[in-house]
Amino acid sequence: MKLIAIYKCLCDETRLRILHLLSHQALCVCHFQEILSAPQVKISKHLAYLREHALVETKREGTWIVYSLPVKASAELTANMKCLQDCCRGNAVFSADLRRMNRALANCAGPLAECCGEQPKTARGSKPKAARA
Amino acid sequence: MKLIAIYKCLCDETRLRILHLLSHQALCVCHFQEILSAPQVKISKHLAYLREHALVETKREGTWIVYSLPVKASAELTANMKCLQDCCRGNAVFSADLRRMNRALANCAGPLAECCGEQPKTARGSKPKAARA
DNA sequence: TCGGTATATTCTTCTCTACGCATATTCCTT
DNA sequence: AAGGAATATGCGTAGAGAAGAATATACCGA
Repeated sequence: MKLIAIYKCLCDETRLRILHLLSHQALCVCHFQEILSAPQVKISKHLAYLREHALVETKREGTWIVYSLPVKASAELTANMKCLQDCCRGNAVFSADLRRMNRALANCAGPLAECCGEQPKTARGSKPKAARA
Repeated sequence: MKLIAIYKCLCDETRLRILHLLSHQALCVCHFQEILSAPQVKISKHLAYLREHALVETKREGTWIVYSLPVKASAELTANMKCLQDCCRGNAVFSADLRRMNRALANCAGPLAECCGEQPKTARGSKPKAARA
């Protein structure tokens, strides 16, 4: 039952926040660590859980690994991500996450690092210098 | 975080099917047992879990206890129940549950027992003989 | 008051999950 | 080739959750 896998992934706060972020923007692991202020192991393990349940896809970009929702997401996942966004609108925790995300992406595009060379759907800094295959 | 409680309740198959049924119709415990073909303990424990997480309300009707979604459901719960209904439409398991529910309610209104004296939103048998306070 | 029906709770066992520490892997740069 | 950065994995522990058996509780009717 696909639905149960989806709900299992959504029922932990860390994963819920990760999925909420991913419903807005593909991100790499270091961003999750920064946005959620969580240790690397914790983030990595929850991302593994999401991978095992096929709720996310990965793309290697040099040293970084960019996580995103599946390109061909099931109808159930799409519906639930939409529902999640609706539920999160106006919520303090999730709004703060989005703010931190935008800040992180802005910094990321700066002189220090540029991992998530995707085209973000939200505000973005400048100078996406390089995008290795 | 209210959302997490909701997802925790949804991430088990038994509870998922119970909540899906409740999104259509208030039901008493014996109906869940019959529709899901599950032993009494199992149903009762999962209902207790739903109660503890405030996803359901109960009303005593004589010997029976009728379960329903909260009258004043949170926006999150309402949204997720809507989403669940959308996701379940056309699914074999959930559709069969609904069919069994209607059959159970029809029998229930018959000469044998009449526990769920609510006004069902779906098809219904006849003769809702009594509704004790 | 007693028996019966509907439902809940307790206890035990087992599995799954979360977390942190330490370590491994992969890739890049020099 | 070597070091460093980003990310993943293995191990151990502790707690949550699921299931069934047995038992308890609450209500009803006679």
